[in-house]
Amino acid sequence: MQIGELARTTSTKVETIRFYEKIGLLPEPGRTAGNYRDYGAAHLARLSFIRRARDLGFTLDQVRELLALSDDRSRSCTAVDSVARAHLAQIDQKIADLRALRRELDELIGQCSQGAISDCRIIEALGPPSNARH
Amino acid sequence: MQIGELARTTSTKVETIRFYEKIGLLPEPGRTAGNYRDYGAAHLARLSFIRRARDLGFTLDQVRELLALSDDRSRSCTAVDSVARAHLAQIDQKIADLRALRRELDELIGQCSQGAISDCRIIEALGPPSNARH
DNA sequence: CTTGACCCTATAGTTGCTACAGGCTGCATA
DNA sequence: TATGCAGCCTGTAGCAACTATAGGGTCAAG
Ligand SMILES: [Zn+2]
Ligand SMILES: [Zn+2]
Ligand SMILES: [Zn+2]
Ligand SMILES: [Zn+2]
Repeated sequence: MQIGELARTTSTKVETIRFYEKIGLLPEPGRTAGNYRDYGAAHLARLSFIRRARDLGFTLDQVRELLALSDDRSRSCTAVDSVARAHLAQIDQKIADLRALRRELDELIGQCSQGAISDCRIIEALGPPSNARH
Repeated sequence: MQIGELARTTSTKVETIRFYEKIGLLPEPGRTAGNYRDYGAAHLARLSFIRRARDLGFTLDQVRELLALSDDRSRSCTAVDSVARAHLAQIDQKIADLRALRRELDELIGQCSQGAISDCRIIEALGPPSNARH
């Protein structure tokens, strides 16, 4: 299997696959006589793993960790669980942050009366803290 | 006012201020005899604006746009409003994406039985799509 | 024998900073 | 006066996680 087919199969760009190889996430495949990369089932499985984990928002470092753990079939999976839970906590934090931001912004937009810039509450609120906001 | 004081006043790192100057977001200030940057009230106001907009999650391009608009005091602020509303829509999209992700991940974690890696549902779910998920 | 799709390497760009390295300036203290 | 040290200067490289060129080589079909 050459890189283009692997790319199509995993919905990954060719450049991304080469990038994963360069950073040591995907093992180097063999080469054909014409120096083309030649992938097998193991590569497909590993890249699928990476893509799924990335889709779930794990960082490349977390993916690396999960891959290392998954290679150690006999160990307990508490470590896997804790990586996943840590990631969940990060997501919760991000959601909370975005919600707070959304509230702020929504409030600001609600005050804009669509008049002149000089009267715009949005612009005013962004300016220096001369008068208190909220 | 020299750069360190401006940095402290606006809770911005010195390097960030120089960075904003380099990308043309903050106008170049005058210099002292010793070649130190010398800021005034206008710079403070502009940097405050930038910081607030950034805190609200606007990109630097959006900030640039808002700054340009805010300089044109007589115009209608519908353009400002539309920048802000576009940003709000982006935030809503991000929140929705994160929530979907969170649901997926939570479901996955709930299935982990804390046994051996080889039985771990998290690892399994990350693997190639041999059997359907969901 | 040429076209065109595919592959190769290497390097630079993206966003929004942050962190050096190596060198001035300016003020207080011994 | 010397010297120390905080603060400033420029310029460049690094972070995540790719993406996009440039400038070539390979391979099968027509
Ligand atoms: Zn508010
Ligand atoms: Zn307005
Ligand atoms: Zn699910
Ligand atoms: Zn498990």
